[in-house]
Amino acid sequence: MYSVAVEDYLKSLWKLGPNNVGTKQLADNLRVSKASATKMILRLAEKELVDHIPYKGASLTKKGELEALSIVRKHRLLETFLSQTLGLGREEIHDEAEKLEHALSKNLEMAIAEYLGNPTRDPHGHPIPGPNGELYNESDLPLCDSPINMSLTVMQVPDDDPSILSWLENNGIHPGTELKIISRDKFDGGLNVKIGAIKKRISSSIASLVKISFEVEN
Amino acid sequence: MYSVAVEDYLKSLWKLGPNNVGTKQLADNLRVSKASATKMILRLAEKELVDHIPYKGASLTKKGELEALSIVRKHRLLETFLSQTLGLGREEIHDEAEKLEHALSKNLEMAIAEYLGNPTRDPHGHPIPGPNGELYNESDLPLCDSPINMSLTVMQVPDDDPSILSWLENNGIHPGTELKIISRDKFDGGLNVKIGAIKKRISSSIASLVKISFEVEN
DNA sequence: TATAAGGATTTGCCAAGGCTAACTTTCCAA
DNA sequence: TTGGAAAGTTAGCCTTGGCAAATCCTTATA
Ligand SMILES: [Mn+2]
Ligand SMILES: [Mn+2]
Ligand SMILES: [Mn+2]
Ligand SMILES: [Mn+2]
Repeated sequence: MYSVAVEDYLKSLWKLGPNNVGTKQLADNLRVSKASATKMILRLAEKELVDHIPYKGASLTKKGELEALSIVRKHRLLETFLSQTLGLGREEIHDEAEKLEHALSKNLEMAIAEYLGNPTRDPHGHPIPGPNGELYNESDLPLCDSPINMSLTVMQVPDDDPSILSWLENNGIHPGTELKIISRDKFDGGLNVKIGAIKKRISSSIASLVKISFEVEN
Repeated sequence: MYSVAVEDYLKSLWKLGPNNVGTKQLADNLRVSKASATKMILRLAEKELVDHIPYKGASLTKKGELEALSIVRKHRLLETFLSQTLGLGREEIHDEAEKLEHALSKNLEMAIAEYLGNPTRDPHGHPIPGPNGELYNESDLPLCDSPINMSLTVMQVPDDDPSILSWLENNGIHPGTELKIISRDKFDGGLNVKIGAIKKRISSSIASLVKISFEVEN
């Protein structure tokens, strides 16, 4: 239906949203010039996928949001499928899904969802929108501002930086990992955590990308 | 590396080749105007993917042929993968692979080939080129001009027409099926065949699309 | 051998998506 | 209150890959 470019813009707008996403922000996210982003925003507004207030920003319309969620669903189902069938690691799947998501028919999407048992999270722990854009599992909290000395379960890790992902993997941090924050460094916000019996230090920049919950969900 | 359009042109040139593929033939195959095909041929010649003799036709260069074979490999591996994992039928997989083939990285291609045990045929029985363009299994013969009263094994069925494929499927004709030609109709070339104990009639147009061998290969 | 049909190319158009350079708007800090 | 930096837009250009219409070449047939 829509082009690869349009789909990627919608996905970025969704990720950066919900409201008044700036042209520069969008351009940077897609590694494109500001001029290109402006022009595309005008085209998206033409198609009623975004509302655009000049010099203020762009916001997805309901139509645009549903379209974005459909791409996100395909992306995350593909990541899950590649991980499940081929055994690809969490750090390998994002870039592949980024391309395949635009070539996945509704039929194949359904077949994959069925095959996987309609999962609600991908291998990074990210929630997978339902076939009509429903989103659950939005209650996970950033590790960086979680309470000390409580038993926490890692729920989400970032998906788009293989080096961060490899570091996390090598340190046994992934969805399902249980840990406890021992102390929080003053000034730099780094965390000292205990995973099982082992103590680790997690920098604040990484801690802000990891999401946890207090109880394991079913 | 190359765009979706370039890859599809190369694949068509390979299918219609090897030599002096006509502009109209190519245009019809890709459902594009003659003018578009001419222009693309010029661009492909520029990139040294084809040799072009004006008013005579276009032929893939070695470079172009390898590129085409790489896409064909991806296409057929994807068909096999979708059939294997998701259980999609022979009539469902072609159109999906047609789009996914352009979004498949070398890495993913290798992972899939590995997962499938490096198959040499796809679910339609079409040979899968090796990672360097090697092609085997080219000795299968069209059913339409096979000898009468010999035990034949179906090796290949067409892949791009779901209705033909469904008819074949419903009549138990697919790679592996054993059959014998009882008689050949005069004039229209239709075949009367026996599959197990059952007699069927196969029109000449379909018989020309099915390939067989005399002995089952390993 | 002449001619017409069909194949091939050329010309001129279009939209999508990129870019740089120049200009405009916004808004913060002095 | 205002000057300038940063954000946003506009203008002008480019490539890719489409199209229709006009024209050119080849070839089979009369
Ligand atoms: Mn993408
Ligand atoms: Mn993910
Ligand atoms: Mn294709
Ligand atoms: Mn096939």
